[in-house]
Amino acid sequence: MPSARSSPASAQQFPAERRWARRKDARPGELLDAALDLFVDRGFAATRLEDVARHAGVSKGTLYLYYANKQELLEAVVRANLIPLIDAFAGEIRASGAPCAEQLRLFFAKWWDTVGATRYAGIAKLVVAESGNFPELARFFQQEVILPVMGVLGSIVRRGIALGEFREVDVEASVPLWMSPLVLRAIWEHSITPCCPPDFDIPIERFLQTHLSYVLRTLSREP
Amino acid sequence: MPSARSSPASAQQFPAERRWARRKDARPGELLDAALDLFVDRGFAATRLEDVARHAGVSKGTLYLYYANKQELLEAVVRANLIPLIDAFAGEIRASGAPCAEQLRLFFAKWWDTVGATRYAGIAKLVVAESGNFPELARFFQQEVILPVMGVLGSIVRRGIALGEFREVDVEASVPLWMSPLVLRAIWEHSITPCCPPDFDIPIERFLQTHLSYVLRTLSREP
Amino acid sequence: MPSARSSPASAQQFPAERRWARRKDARPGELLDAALDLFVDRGFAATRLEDVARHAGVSKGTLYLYYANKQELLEAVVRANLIPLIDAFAGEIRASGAPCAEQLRLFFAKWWDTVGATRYAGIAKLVVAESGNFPELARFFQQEVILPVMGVLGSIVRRGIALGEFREVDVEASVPLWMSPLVLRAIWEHSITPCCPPDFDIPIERFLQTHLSYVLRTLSREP
Amino acid sequence: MPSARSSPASAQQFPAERRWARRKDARPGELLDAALDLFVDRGFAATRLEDVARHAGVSKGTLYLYYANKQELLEAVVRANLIPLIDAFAGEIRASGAPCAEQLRLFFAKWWDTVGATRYAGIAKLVVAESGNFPELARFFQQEVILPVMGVLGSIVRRGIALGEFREVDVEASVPLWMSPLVLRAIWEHSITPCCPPDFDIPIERFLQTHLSYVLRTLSREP
DNA sequence: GATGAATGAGTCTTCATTCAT
DNA sequence: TATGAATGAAGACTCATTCAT
Repeated sequence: MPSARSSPASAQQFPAERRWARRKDARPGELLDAALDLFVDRGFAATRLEDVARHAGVSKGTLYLYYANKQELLEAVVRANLIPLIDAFAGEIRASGAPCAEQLRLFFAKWWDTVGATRYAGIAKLVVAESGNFPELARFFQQEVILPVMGVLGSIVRRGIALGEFREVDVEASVPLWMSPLVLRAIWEHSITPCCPPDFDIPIERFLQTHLSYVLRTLSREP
Repeated sequence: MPSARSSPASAQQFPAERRWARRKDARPGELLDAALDLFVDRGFAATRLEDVARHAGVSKGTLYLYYANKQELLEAVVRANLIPLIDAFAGEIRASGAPCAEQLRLFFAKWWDTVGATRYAGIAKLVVAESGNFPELARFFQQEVILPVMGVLGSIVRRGIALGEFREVDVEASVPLWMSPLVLRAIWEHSITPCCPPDFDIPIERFLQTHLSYVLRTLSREP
Repeated sequence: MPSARSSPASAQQFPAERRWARRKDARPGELLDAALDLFVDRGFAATRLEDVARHAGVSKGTLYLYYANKQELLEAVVRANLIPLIDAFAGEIRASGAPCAEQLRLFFAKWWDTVGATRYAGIAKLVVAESGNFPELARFFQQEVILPVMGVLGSIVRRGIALGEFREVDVEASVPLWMSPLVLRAIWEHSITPCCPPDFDIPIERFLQTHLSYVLRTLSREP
Repeated sequence: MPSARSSPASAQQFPAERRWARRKDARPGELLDAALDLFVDRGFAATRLEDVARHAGVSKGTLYLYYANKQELLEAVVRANLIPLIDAFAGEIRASGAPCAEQLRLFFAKWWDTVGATRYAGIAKLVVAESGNFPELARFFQQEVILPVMGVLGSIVRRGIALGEFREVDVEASVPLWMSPLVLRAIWEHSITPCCPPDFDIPIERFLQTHLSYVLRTLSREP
C-alpha cells in the first residue's frame, strides 16, 4: 500500500523547529486528514467534531476557524482529497505509445495503487452512504470522479478498437462493468473486510490479474 | 421493480384515522418496512425513530413494544429482510438440466429481479455504511448473504467446467469479479443514481446482457 | 418475625376451587401488597406500575380498575396498611393492672413484633422519603401513626409517674427520645442493613433489652 | 443553622444576567449544592437534572461537563459533602482533658451543630431512601459516616468506664441507642417536620438537653 | 489565532395512563 | 371485569455550535 500519509496522531511529532510557524498552513490539511479517517470509519452523523479535532491535535473551537460547520467539513474532505487523487491518477496514465492491452494493464494497476489501495478510496463508501443526505456530494462525485476515470478507461478501449487491436464492443456498457470489480473491492476493504476473519478475500494481485485477463480476452479479436 | 410491498404511508389510508388500532401481528412488519426505507435513505444515525414510527403509522412508544432499541431495530431490518430474500432467490435458481450457460443467464437475471431491483438491495449499502459501527452486522451479511449467493454462482461455474461446457478458470477469483457489477449497480441505484440526472446509467437490460455475454465469452472453450 | 403475610407471588397459589369468585375481593389487597414491597424497596418514582401489577399477578390495566393513578395507590398503600397495623398494636397493649415497668417492657416488645419487625415498617422509610413530594402523606403519618403510638407510650409513663412508680420526667421530650431507637432501627433494616455485610448490627433482642433497661433506669426513683 | 452556604438561587444574583460565564472551578460546587437541595427535597428519581442545572445557574449541558450522569452526580453529592462534614465534626471533638461527661455533652452538641442542624443531614434521608437502588452508597455511608461517628462516641464512653467515671455498660449496644434520637430527629427535620404545623416538635435544645441527662444518668455510678 | 467552557436544540428511551377488545 | 397494545408527555443525555478569555 503506497499510501504513505502521516497518521493524524503524527500532528504532534512535528520537527522540533518552527513549531507554530507552520501551524496555520498545516491545520486545514490535518483536520481534513482526521475527518477523512473518522467519517469513513464511523459515517458522517456518528462522527463527533470533537473527535475530529482531537485527532488533528487541536481543540474543538479551532476546527470552526477553518470550516464553517460539519457539512462544510464533509464537503471539504470529499473535494479536497478527491481532486488531487484524480489528478495524480491521471498523471500516471499519461498516454504512451504502448499497445492498448498494456495500457489497460497499466490503468487497472495504477488505479488500484493510487486510488483503490489508498485510504481515500474510503470516500467512495462515504459518498455512497451519505448521498441520501447530501445529493450535491453524490453529483460532484459522479461528475468529477466517476466520469473522468471512466472516461480514461473508455478512451483506451476506444483507441484499441480504432487501432484494430481490440474487437468492437459496447464501450459505454463495458466501462462500468470493468470498473465495478475494482470499485466494489475498494469499498469492501473499507467496510466488510475489516470485520471478517483475515484471508477472507482473494489476494489483490490475483484479483487484478484475473480481472485483466478476462477483460483482455473479452476484447480479443480471436474468434 | 417487482417488489410489491405496500408503501409505509399506506398504513394511514385504510382506517382513515383511527388511532388506537390494535394490530399486534402487523406491527413488526410495518415497522421493519418503514425502518428499511428510512435507514437506507438517510443512514442509521440520521434516521429518527419518531420518523420510523410515523411512517409505520404508529406512535413513538409503540415502536419500543416491538424492538428494544434503535440498534435492535437495525439488526431486525437487516436480518428479517435478508433471510427471506436469499431464500426467495435460492428458490428461483433451483437446478435444472439446462445447459450451464443458460443457468448463468438465469442466475444473473434472477438475482437482479429478486434482489438487485428490489428495495432490499439498499440493505447492502446500509450494511456497508454501518459496518464500522456494527461489525457484527457486517459479518452476518458476509456469512449469510454474500457467501451463499457467491456459492451458487461458483457451483454453476464449477459444474460447467466439470461438464466440459466451460473452459477451466480460477473460480474463486471469478465469482467476486462477476458479482461485482450487479452488486455495485444495486448499491449505486440506492445512492448515486437518484441524485444524478436521469438516463445517467445504461439501461439495466443492456447492462446485464453485456455482462452475461462477457462472462460467457470468458468461459468459452473456443481459443 | 411474626408477619405471616402471603408473598405477592402467592397470588397464583389460591386454592383450587372458586378461582375467579374470590378475585374481585382479593385484588385490592394483592395490589397493595405488591405495591408496598416495591415502593419500599425502590421508592415511589422508581417503581413501575407494570411491575406492581405483575407482582400482584394481574395486568397493568387491571390496576387502574382499583386505583385511579399512581399517587392514589401510594396513599392506599400507606393508609390501608398503617391503620390496621396501629389498631393491631393498640390491641396488644390493652391496659392491664400490671406494673408500669412491665407495661413499658410490653410496649417495646409488642411494638417491635407487630410493627418494627414487619415489612410494614418499611412504610416509615417510604413516607420519610416521599414527604417532600406528598406532604399530605407526611401529615397523615404524623397524625395517625406517630402521635397515637407516642400517645400510648406517653400515657404509660404518665401513669407510672402518677402512681409513684416512676420518678418525674419531661414526658413530652422523653417519648420521642425513647421511640427513636426502635423507629430508626426499623428504618435501617429496610435500607442500610440489607446492603451491608451480615451481623453488622447488634441482635435485636440485645438491642431492645438494653434499651428497656436504660429507660427503666432513667425512670427509676432510686437516686 | 450555622451552615453558611450561598443558596443555589443566589448564583444568578451577582453578574445580573450574563450567560456564558466561564467559571470552571466554581461549577462543581454549585452543582453539588443545587443537587443536594433537590435530591434531599424531592428524592433522586423525582429530581430533574434540568432543575439541578437551573438552580446552579447553568444550562443542562453544563452539568454533563462535570458529572457523567445522574448517578455519578448522586454519588458526588453524597461523598463530596459527607467527607468534609465528618472531618469537620471530628475536628470539633478533638480530645481534651475534660471529664468524660463533659465530652459527651460536647459530642452531642457538636454533632447537632455541625451535622444534624445542617442541610447535609438531609443526605441521611437521601441515602436511606435510595439504598435499595444504590447499595454501594449505603455501604459507603455505613462505612465512612456511621461507623466513624459511632466510633467516637464509643471511645468516649469506653474511656469514661476505664477511668471509673462511668459505670460499666454494653457499649456496643449503647452507641446506636444513643445516636438514634439525634439521627432520627435530623431525618425528621428533612421530611416530616416541614409538612406539619409549626411547633410540632419539642425545641431542639430541650430535646438535646433531656437526651444528655438521660445518657448521663444511665452511665452514672450511683445505684 | 486558539481554546474549551457553555449552550440548547435534538434524540433516544421510559412509563403513567388510556381504551379497544 | 380483565387485558395489554397504544399513546405521548417527560426526562436523560449528546453534540454541533458559540463565545469569553
